Amino acid sequence: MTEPPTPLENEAQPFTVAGLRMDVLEGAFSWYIRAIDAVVSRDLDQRTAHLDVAKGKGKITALLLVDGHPGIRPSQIAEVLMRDRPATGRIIDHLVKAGDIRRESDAEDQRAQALYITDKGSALAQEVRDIIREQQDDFFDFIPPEDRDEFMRMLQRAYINMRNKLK
Amino acid sequence: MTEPPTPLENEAQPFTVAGLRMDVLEGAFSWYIRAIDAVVSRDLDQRTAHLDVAKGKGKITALLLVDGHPGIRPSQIAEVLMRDRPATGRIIDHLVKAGDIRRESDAEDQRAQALYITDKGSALAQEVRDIIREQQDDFFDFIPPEDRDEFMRMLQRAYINMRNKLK
DNA sequence: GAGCATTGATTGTGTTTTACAATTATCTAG
DNA sequence: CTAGATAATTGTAAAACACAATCAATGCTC
Repeated sequence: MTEPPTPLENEAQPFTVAGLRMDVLEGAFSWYIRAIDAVVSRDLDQRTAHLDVAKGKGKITALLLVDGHPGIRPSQIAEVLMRDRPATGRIIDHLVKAGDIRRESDAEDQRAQALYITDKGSALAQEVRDIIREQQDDFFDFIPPEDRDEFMRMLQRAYINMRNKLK
Repeated sequence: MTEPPTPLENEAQPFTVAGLRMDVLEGAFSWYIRAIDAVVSRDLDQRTAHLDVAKGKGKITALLLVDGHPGIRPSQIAEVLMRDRPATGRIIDHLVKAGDIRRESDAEDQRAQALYITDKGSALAQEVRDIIREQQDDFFDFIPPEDRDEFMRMLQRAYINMRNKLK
């Protein structure tokens, strides 16, 4: 009647983190989202450490938006990022200084800026796409291919519902 | 042949954010995780704004851990939080100053601290549990009850796999 | 039991993020 | 042509986060 060396299957095995029960957090979607976010973001920071888009959560999105939507305005980017305009403006500053995008004045509205990708930024965007795909492969390989669509749909629904709830 | 006023069902309707295509990010788990995290975290900050645990991602977890595990050490909390010890130490400072937990010296290891909840902290923990549950109800009501377990299992698996990948 | 690496925690520092207020310039409605 | 709304910037302050350095206690090894 000796104890087995490793725990058996999940036979009434409670969920623990580092051996500790997590109270209500065990059943809280938000807690997993936050924890996974921390890991993914840190990992992404490392993978992009040598690039202009390193650190923070807005630069990559801003760059790809400008690449995909020539003439886009900062305020549109701010809406996607769910940030205020000052925060978005500083992200754009950063990319402009790095030479990845450039500002022009919008022809139809003199107040607004129209943003365009540069050659350097275009190359960077391609690098970023590869990194995103690499991370996806490395981190989510544990999801069987047939379950990926399901997980993705759930995340998309969660995202859409939350955006709607905001305003 | 007039345009319909509202978009029809999702008949080949591509995924957009604020009307903009999102490039590779549309298929990136990490992007949804990050975006959802931003919404959930901001919302949680608002709900807890009047409490000692407001702002930041570590205080709630730390408080509940101390409540559920009397005598727990800061380093154990740090491992759950995936933060370094300085960061964890400051979170504990904050809760100690607010009178929610107290430090004692661990009997078995004079270097280590043993943390205990106070009456004030215990009441706070109960408030926090209610808030977590409220947020869960408000934000994830769009998931049909029969799908919740599935989503939760996926998130848990993602979390466990990522933790394992870290070390 | 003396030395030495390890572990637990704190302090200090610098970089970023993030939000809020105030300002300037442009556009649009009445 | 004036009032109010919109686009963006600048300034500022609070907070998060990571890294290095330090100090103390433990435990292992010879």
